[in-house]
Amino acid sequence: MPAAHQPSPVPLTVDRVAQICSERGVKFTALRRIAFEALLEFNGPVGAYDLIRALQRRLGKPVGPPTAYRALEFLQENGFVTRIETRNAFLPSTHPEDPATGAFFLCNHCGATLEMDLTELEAEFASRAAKVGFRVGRRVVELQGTCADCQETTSAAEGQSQVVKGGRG
Amino acid sequence: MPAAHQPSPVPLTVDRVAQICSERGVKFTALRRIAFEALLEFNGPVGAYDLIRALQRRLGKPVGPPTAYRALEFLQENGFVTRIETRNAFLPSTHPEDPATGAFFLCNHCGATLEMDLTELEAEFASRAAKVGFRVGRRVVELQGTCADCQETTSAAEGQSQVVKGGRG
DNA sequence: CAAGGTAGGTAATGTTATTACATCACTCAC
DNA sequence: GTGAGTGATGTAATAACATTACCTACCTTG
Repeated sequence: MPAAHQPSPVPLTVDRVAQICSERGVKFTALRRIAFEALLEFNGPVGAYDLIRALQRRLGKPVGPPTAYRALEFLQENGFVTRIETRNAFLPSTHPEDPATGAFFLCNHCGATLEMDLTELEAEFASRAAKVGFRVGRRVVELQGTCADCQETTSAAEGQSQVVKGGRG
Repeated sequence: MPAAHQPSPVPLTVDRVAQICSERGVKFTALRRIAFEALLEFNGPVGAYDLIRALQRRLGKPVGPPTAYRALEFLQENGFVTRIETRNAFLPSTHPEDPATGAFFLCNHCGATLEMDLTELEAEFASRAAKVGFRVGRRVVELQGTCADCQETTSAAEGQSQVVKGGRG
């Protein structure tokens, strides 16, 4: 599911990922590198099966789902890729240091993703969590709607309802 | 996928839903009512296929996925049910008036869901959205971690990583 | 080199969601 | 009251997403 992607901060490069892996003592294998490269070439969130097809093209041989999911798992664990829950898709990260800190605007029209920094909201989340004794790990914040470009283009009467018709949107 | 559910505010009743539907001029059909009742009886987020089985029991006949998904779509559109994205599951709502306003703490251990009010964060979201010209519709805020009960019970060394192992968690 | 561990290959299957089309039921104009 | 139109539901098939189980290859390290 390729889609327009409007990168917010600086994108992560393959070299930077290789460097971080080396620093962390984890293995940036050929497959993982190719998977990450493939993700970068899509401009936007990538479905697992789109990635599988991309890997097949690059490797010239069949690639099973577990192979792709394992690469994705590695990339997520290390903060190089973020899963976009409301799209069942994966997006290269911009800040491998603090993987749980991002939030996303997702355009229902063009598929654009726009990341924002959540650090200012952390305190609010933390205080609410503290009130109920909850210990927070992963944070998923995805705001769906209409991006600036699509508001100009369309009559813009859509994208505001809770359910966007078509399912998980 | 039944799971412990820790209700925050007052739960929505079938009668209240019926009343709201009548006010809105939408049809609370037998199927929709039964689906909502079934959702209420699970104590926590319900998978679509669990709902299908529940409907089959109640109706004494086969129920196909589209039937259940259509009922869920109606209930979501009207704010009676919220989809928990990171669980692929559905939860009866507590505030049909403002469906996009909730956020959830989700316990990775016992499956408990704890809703919190997001209104104080709205301003922050809105100001960020305004900066980039984004018009926000549905908001998905799901914070995963460990609830108070499970912190007491377990060694509590888990649930903090970005990827919870097992997939979409 | 053998033992143990990590990564990847493969087949099968499980789970979640949608498409396409048929049928049914209600309502409203006539 | 009848028939056209509309919205709701039934049904079969399939698409899309994800995991399990098991096996093989490789690499490290004693």
